[in-house]
Amino acid sequence: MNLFTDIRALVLSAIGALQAEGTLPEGLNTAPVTVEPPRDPLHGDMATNAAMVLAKPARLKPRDIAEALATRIASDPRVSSAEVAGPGFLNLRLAPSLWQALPRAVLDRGADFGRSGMGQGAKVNVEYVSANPTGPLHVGHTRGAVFGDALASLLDFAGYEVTREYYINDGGAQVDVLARSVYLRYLEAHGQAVEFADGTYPGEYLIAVGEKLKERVGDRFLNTGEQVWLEEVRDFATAEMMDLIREDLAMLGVRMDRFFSEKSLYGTGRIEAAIESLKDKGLIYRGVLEPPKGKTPEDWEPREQTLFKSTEHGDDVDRPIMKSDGAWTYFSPDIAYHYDKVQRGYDQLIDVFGADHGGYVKRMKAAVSALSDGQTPLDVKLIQLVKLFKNGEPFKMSKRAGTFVTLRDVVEEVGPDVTRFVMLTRKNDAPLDFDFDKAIEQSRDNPVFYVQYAHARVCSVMRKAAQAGVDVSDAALSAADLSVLSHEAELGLMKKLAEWPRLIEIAAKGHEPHKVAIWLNELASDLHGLWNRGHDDPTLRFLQDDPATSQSKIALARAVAVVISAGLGILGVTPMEEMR
RNA sequence: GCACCCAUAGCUCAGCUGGAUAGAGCGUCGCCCUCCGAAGGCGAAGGCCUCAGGUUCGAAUCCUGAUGGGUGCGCCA
Repeated sequence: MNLFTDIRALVLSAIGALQAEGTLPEGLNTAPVTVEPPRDPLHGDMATNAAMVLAKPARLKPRDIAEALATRIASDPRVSSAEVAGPGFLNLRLAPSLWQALPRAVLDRGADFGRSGMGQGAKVNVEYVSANPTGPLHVGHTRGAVFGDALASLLDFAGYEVTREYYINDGGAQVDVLARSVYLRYLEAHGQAVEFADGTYPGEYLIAVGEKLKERVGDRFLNTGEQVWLEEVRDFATAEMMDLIREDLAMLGVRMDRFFSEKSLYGTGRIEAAIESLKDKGLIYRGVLEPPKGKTPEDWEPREQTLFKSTEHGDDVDRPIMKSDGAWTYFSPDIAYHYDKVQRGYDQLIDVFGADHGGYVKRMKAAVSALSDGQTPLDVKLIQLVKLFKNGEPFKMSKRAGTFVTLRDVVEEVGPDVTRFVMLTRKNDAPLDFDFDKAIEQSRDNPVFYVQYAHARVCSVMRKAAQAGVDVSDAALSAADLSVLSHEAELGLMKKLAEWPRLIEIAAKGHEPHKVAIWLNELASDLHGLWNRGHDDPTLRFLQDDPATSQSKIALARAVAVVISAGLGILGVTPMEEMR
């Protein structure tokens, strides 16, 4: 149930009627016609721009069209008034009974209220986190993980068939570095003094891995060369790191449908197949790139390389896919990975990257465009930095000093719910300030608390009502008389609830889960507002002397709680029933 | 030098993809606890939406350019 689409259908049918009687010409494009809540509530419940967008093609004055539409639309029983305003807006007021039907609709559909069929079951692949398997996840990864996870849930709620996927970079040189670092820790476990040279990972999290390796292989790798141990240590170490990362993700409540190994692309002909596909399209050639202007590297010299003609698909320069020694560049397995995704039949791909990979977007889009013949859209969401604060003071993070903050640190400090919600209250492309103290502060300016508190308040009222002998089951509340909810503050809250299905579609369409968090904060604010009105006006309180009236009032409160709970569910946050 | 992202109240940020008089929280100022939860509530002040052009009925939103900030730029992933 989406009132906005219902009313839009009403507007369109009115347009059709006007066409039938010859007031409006045939063949008008009605796609730009929108029905939305006006910014100013004085303008009514809904406003349509129909007259203004049709004026030009119909060669009529907007206000004339609006007048004609108004007469038609006003005759519908759902509409209590239709007036023309401003340059040609048509402002509609809806019958209170329409709004009063909302709590019942919410109670009957429960957490599924607002679920949309918009996606029509289209298959979407969301790739996120994809951190190198060389260490624990840090705060930057955390934001990407939360974002990707919430986006996936949002798309699911909007009717898409979603796959959550993690790409393991276990094929490149960095896992060799990891292996060498673990080997040093292994030597250390055997009592040897070791030194961590540049290009190794000195992190202490590898000590335990070194010891575990010792338990496993004993002294078999002592006094041997890399050719003996590198492969085995590499496989062992990356498996250990992935276990660690899986644990980190589990702490946050993030689960993946699939982990895709980069290594599985090597030696299996899969990279070759992807490149071959590009070659068939005439997009692979041998050539020499121009040096970048203005910032030519010291050691620049022209080299002939195997290149992908990504400029054919919107990139700025063609990209090398093979090094001069014949090995693949890092780009090639990525092409093969996305080729695999395209071949798995997804209708849409989404990649969630850190903002430092911004320069990588165009070539990835070019690759997907080429591989799918422009059929599979790829949306790349860049996640900006997280700045950490404690007591308002910036929290310095340095990998070299070993003081980088891990996902585990954050979750252990504030909990998964707070971590997730805070990270979703900002647009993905805006930097985020994360203050440890504010995050757990229980006050108005902490949106996590504010939304949770609204939910807990409703639960509290329901407990009280139940103690007084009032039946507050969803079935009983759904049967309550909702026509008594006629106060402007109550109607306002119902109007807010009516936005939920629409908000889901807007947020899903834009791949913007933060809109859910922002909107939940508004909904909570409206509920708290109504609650506070109860201080001055006892008739607005949820608990009334008369059980039947209590049920009516609580039906509205409960509906709000159901939607908050569903919204938090999309964000992966547990609604609290009590916060004392 | 080039590409991408960003610029909205003193501060931190929303702004429903082009709609009407641009919003919220914090901070500031003034009121308010006998009241279902005062870890709060009500109200006020606060704006050249960085700047300059353009597109159109209409621009914070779209296009061009400028300024300021971030990120990246051929055998590192």
